[in-house]
Amino acid sequence: MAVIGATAAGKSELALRLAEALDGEVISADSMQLYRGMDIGTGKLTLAERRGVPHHLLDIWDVTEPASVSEYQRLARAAIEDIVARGRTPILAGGSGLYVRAVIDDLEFPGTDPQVRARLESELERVGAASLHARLSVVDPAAAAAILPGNGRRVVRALEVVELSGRPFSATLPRYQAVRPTVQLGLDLPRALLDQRIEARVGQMWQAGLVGEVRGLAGLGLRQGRTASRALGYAQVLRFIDGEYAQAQAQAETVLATRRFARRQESWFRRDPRVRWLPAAEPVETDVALEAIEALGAGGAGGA
RNA sequence: GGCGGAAUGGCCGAGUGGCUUAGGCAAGGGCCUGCAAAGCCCUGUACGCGGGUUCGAUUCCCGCUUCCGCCU
Repeated sequence: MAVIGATAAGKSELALRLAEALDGEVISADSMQLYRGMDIGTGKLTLAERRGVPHHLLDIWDVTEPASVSEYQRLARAAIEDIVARGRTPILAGGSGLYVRAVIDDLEFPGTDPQVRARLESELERVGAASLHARLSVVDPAAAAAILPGNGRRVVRALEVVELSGRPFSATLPRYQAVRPTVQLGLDLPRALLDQRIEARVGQMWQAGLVGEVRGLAGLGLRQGRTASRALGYAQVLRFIDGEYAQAQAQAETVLATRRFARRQESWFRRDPRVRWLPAAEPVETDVALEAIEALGAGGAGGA
């Protein structure tokens, strides 16, 4: 089963309770909690807070490493195999939509090549997205039609895949086809409440020592990290450290960016018809979640 | 009390006698196959109130209200 939803909605806690009720273990589906040392700002549960429940896929990358869904997919699936083999229940929990789908759905990521990628990226820099998009429409019209001309990043990836594989890039996600039957529980909160929680959370993170954490990570190369340096909160604290932002501004920017992120998360998860949404203004009761799982499991998916 | 300035959509902010009546932020919606806490797209007729001038006023004139300066 999977526990999904926007940031600050209460996923970690529900996953923990389900794990306790079902003799389970948690696999994180959070692209930033994968980074070692990014703790406070990602809302990572401390060891004590995990209450003895094993958590997988936390702290596996250094902040200097770029993230990779493909690698995450491999590791997460391996962790699930392992958990199942030991007779326990895997519980996926996280808010990175693509990562969740990479685990539970039939997604295959065509390869990548650093040279090709670098070349295309420098080209993007020089000629702009529109021009690369025009080229894509020649070599792969279908992909070009599916990718908006302004989206340089996706255009580059499409060109890369075409060049490496000699085949068209499937620029649209496949239909929802689970590799392994999974019950997805979505935490549903009223917007206003979520916004409020996000704001409170950012304040708490600063109080808990986020600035110190970022300073430490900066010493380990956070600024050079392609993915990690852009994480919510971290990017803004770096600017605060550099004197570019006052504290109040850094916090306000973080709150804003996090709210925007939460909306994107909702829009991603909302369109997956398989998600069972649970009202989560109050923490979801464990038995409510278990009932939902049973109903869905018995109904169609055939068990988690 | 006098003089001057301002009043524009949730906020900031340009502008114009009629001809898509900026822009930014926020908000809402959407997209997404190897950086995804990223990247990208779409959506806004608002001109303080009352008169007047005019074929036509957010734009010009008069008064009122409020705000901001300065002066007594």
